[in-house]
Amino acid sequence: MTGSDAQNLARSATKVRTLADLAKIAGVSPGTVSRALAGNSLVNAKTREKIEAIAREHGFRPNQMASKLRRQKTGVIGVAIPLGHDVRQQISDTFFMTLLGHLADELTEKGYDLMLRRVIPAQDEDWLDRFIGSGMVDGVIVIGQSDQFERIDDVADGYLPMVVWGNHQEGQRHCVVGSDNRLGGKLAAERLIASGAKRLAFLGDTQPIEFAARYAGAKEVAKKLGVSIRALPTHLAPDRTGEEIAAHLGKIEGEIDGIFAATDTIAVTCLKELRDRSIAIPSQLKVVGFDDLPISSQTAPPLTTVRQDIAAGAKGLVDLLLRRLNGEDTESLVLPPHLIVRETA
Amino acid sequence: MTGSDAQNLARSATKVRTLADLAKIAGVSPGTVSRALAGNSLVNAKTREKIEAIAREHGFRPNQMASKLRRQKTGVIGVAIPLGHDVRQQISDTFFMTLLGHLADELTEKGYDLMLRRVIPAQDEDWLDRFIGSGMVDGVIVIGQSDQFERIDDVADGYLPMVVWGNHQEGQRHCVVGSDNRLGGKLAAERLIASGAKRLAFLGDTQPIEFAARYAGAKEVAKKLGVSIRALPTHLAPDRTGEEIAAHLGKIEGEIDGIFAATDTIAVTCLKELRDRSIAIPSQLKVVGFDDLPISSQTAPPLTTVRQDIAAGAKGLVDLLLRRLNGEDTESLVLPPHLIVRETA
DNA sequence: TTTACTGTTGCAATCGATTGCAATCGGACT
DNA sequence: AGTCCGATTGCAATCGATTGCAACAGTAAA
Repeated sequence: MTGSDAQNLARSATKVRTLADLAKIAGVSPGTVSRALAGNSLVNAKTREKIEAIAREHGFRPNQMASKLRRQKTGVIGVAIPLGHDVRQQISDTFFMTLLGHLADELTEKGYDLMLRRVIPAQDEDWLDRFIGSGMVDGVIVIGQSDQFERIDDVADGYLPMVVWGNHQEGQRHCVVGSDNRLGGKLAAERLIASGAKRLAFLGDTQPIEFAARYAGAKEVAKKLGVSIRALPTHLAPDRTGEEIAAHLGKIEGEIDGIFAATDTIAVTCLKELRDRSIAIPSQLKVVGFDDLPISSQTAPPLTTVRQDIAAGAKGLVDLLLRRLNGEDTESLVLPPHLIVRETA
Repeated sequence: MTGSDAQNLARSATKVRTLADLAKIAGVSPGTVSRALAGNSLVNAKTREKIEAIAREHGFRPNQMASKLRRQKTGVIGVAIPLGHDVRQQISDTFFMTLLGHLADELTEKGYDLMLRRVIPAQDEDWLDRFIGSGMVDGVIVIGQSDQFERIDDVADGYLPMVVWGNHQEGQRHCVVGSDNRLGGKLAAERLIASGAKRLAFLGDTQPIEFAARYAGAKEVAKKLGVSIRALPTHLAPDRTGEEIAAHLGKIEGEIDGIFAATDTIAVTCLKELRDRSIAIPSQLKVVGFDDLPISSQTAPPLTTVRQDIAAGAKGLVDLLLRRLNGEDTESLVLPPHLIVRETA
């Protein structure tokens, strides 16, 4: 590889770091180099080729920071994950992480980079303003409203390019993409009741508004159909969930015959606890989850659950954000959840 | 809230966007404002307070891009996830996503931001150089070597601040943090054999070097103990894994009595397929996984597996990277995996 | 030969914060 | 009163790419 060696030598000999360096070698002005590399301007084809060749040879890449400063845009979208209720929640929450993966795909495809920031609002009042005002991002996607609904709503008034994954409330001011949690809750309760359950329980934290909406939907159906329902507070921190569920089950065993879990993660843990207690599913107790994670089809027995379309959600978030970056004031997007019937209810 | 209103009015009336704007209001020079806000310089206490007050009142934040340009550092660490073998692999790979979560925590704690980029090397030869040369990041963490070992190794020669999650090879040039996959493979095989298995199979793709090392470790033990072992190629794409495993099982049912799955994700799917075929675990067939994901303790039966310490891995990655940012040429870090005995072997 | 025009290129200002160096001021000391 | 010192502050260059405008060359038309 003599050619390659020579090239490497040349590369290290004359270090080309700036447009100006390259311009000197090419015998043109920095401006011309800039235009040539940008490709879109009116540069002579031959000049452009020559400049491109030199750039390639020296492995030159224009400094992004200078470029971004000058052009007043970063090409970066900030993705914030506020950890409000359970600090350790989302670390292992497959749902959020999968959403993040899809977001990364969508943004990459549209030519944006993704800056990830996990924030703990309790320790940092100012997280959203800081993120937005940092000048590092052109727009922001917030994954999960957590307990920050008010703050997000306030910021939304003065900052257009922000889209939030979460629940849609009547009269809210920020643009949100998310499933119809209330409807999902209804679907779950309907299924449980249709399977014969008469004393329901909701397993999960009812503080976050997404979960509150799921519970509310289930309650509405239960009420209409004359069935009881109660909430059993359960956290999402992976090391606590198991014990909490066990405690609940110990206390109320026999008092309920249908469980609506706030997420599949909780449902899966619940299934295991029930298995350990040799409670037959679904004959003795019915279970419905929420999310339809990949694991959910592989539990024993396979989990009946309410599916959220994560890919569509990510696409929606990015799509709306890009439109907002163009100045459009978009409406929220509410996605319909779907009941996936398997064997637990 | 009249005070607040007045403040808002003032805020919108005189828009303070730059140091210079603020300097004019404060009646000092931009340089002084810069120093005052940076906090670390020799600015008169009273001046500083006044400047800080004005900044707070107007919600002023210095432009990061300008700052980064001038200081020649970004405070951003790039995290790249190359998708080499299965493009859709990591989207749902809990392990990588959890690692990412921990990385975000660690980096945040150290005052760095995290820029996430998912790359498909097959479509983008130049991904690593582009990321590094973009001028957007001070350093890079690569999650998974995928099939990019050579490329990463090449880049490592000329670029210090890079750390990679993956497998450590004899004589490699890039700094890596990862589990001792070979040892993990040994532990798994030993356990299977100790449980009575005599005809082993490795379930997974043997191309990625992490998996190859796991398989190699298992093979070594099998050979030493006079036990057979074969590889059953299985992809990680969630929608294909199931079928592939089913096909394998259909073909070789009865010919094997011990399965070492390359990851817990595969093991969980495998468990389900075995359940569907009413194969008794562990009496008829023993299974050992790799990773010890949260789900793994909740399968039926609970999965015996080899644990990787994700949190320690993330800490190691960040720690080594920061030292490299200080110019130190660090050694690789190999973490010992641990066998977690549950009920599948 | 002059005028007009088109296609390229160079010049220089600009984005906004940082920082080395020089200037200034008040006070202390001789 | 004159000199010196330390604490602050201002000045101006700098980071590197972008871009409006002017300048230029070359060609075609008059």
